[in-house]
Amino acid sequence: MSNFEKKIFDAVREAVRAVYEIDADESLLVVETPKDPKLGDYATSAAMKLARTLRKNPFEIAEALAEKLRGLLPEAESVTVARPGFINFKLKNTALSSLINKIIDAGEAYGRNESGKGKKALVEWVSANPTGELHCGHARNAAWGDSICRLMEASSWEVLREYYVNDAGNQIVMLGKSLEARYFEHFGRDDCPLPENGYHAEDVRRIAEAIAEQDGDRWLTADPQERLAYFMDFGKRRELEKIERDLKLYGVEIESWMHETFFYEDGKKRINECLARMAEMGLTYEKDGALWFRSTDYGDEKDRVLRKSDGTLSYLTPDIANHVHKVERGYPFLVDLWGADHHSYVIRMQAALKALGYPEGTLAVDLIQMVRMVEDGVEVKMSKRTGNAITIRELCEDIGVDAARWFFASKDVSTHMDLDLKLARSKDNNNPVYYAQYAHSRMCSILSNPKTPVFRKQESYERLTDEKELQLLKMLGEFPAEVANDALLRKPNKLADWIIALVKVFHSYYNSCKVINPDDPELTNERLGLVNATRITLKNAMYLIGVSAPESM
RNA sequence: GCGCCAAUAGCUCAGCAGGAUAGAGCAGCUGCCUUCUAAGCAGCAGGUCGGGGGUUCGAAUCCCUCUUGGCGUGCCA
Repeated sequence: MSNFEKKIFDAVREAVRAVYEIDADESLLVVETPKDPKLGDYATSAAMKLARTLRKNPFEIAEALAEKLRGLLPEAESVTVARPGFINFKLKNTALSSLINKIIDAGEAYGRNESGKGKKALVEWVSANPTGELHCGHARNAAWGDSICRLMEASSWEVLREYYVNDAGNQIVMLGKSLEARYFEHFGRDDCPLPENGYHAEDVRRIAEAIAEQDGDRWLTADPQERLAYFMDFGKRRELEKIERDLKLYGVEIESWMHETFFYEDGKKRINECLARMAEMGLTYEKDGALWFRSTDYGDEKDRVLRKSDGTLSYLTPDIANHVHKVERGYPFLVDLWGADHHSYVIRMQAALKALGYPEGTLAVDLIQMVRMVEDGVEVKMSKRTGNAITIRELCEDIGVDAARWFFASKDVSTHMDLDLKLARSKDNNNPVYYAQYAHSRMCSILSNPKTPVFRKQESYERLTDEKELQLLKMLGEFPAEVANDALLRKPNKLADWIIALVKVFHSYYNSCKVINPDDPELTNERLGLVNATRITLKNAMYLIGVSAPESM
């Protein structure tokens, strides 16, 4: 809630108390922005919500409250009532213009808010298997997760960005075996064929060649077990280096890489502690030679295997230890971003944490729905160039990092998405990200124009009376609340929409009002203040989406 | 079969802690560059919010049901 919203909220509560002598429930006193700005700057539907309990006509309630509110809100230019029972508020200009100095003083910090102060969260995302390139689905995950982290950090959360490396399962064994096959092939040997489910991709061949280059042919005759272990490790490291590099290019920095094999260290110490704890709590049982978790008691549709009858652990078990470990490291709130194909896994993991006694809501999982690549209305499964899935790197080269990040951050991940490659590829105004970037560079262009006088801060900016100027100021004032809300909901796409709405007003303003006016230096100075404040706000907002704000285009 | 996610303008998508006339970008049509960047602005056109019930002052939004699509339904990871 912005300052004004809070003031209005309090005033409405006070008015209800004064007129009807009741303390209204907070949920009834909603302060919102009217759809049509002509109606007012803010509105409340409180009168309609009270209609039921008061057994009165909403319009009459609204009129009675409005009468009282006029006295309670000196900042309001007007308080009016509209059918069927909305109360609309219009603010005085001076109430808004004091923002300009506040924004300029705050600079990069403008938008920061304290809604998450004192809270700590560990966000785990991307977490692709280190067995190949990151593809477009990961790009959606990566962009979304990074924006969520940025939003939460701007809202004073202490966030740890973590990547969980699945390096203890069959996939890595398969990577090692595939590397062996390519390694043998490199030396002209055909007695070590690629396994049936092996990785055919070109990058696996390149890694095998790197081993050959570094170590020569000595692995041909080495102990097979030692060789496989070495190849697995080598392959994993190489793949992770590539992933880290690609993410960096994409503007995503991982702070913590948590390896699944970490939980197997020290004789599976952490896993065994976890299992012992679960056994002690009566959460497990043996059946058919396997160890099971009674997850059905916690809402799962069936019990889950923790230790298979062959003695090895299922994927779930070290991951439970992983999540427990996160909490033990001091993060009471965990966020995971998983592909939607893992949705059944959500209940399983939440059940485990619940069973172990962690409070409900400890783990939030945001599922990322599929991305389909489309060209000319036909799904494109493979890259024409490589024959493999389209990688994040290709995507960035194709449409640019800014366009890709904007594209993924601006669409809710709960919806299946079609990415039209032809459209995305065209580097023209098809992409809304350019609309926002163009606005920023226009602002920079005004501020750096040789004809532009030096801006001086003033006490107040009372000559900013144009409708568009007031609209801009109002939006700028809402920015910190917008950030807080989007962080809370973990929905960067809302911020993307807000950015578009903001720059739309600016572009319109740019066309209708000239900022630099040599005949009126006072007005020019006030408008420069507004442009400055708008530029700062826009740049900060774009940063949260992971998009650059160019000074010229 | 069961479970999860979805269906909104020609296309891609917002809106879904119930609220005012359902929005944006792109595509289409009309205008606007001797004046701070036309990657822009102003305007026009475009919708049975998948179908059908229900809840209430009010439903794209909540509930039920049907249809269509995607995903899942392993002692895979």
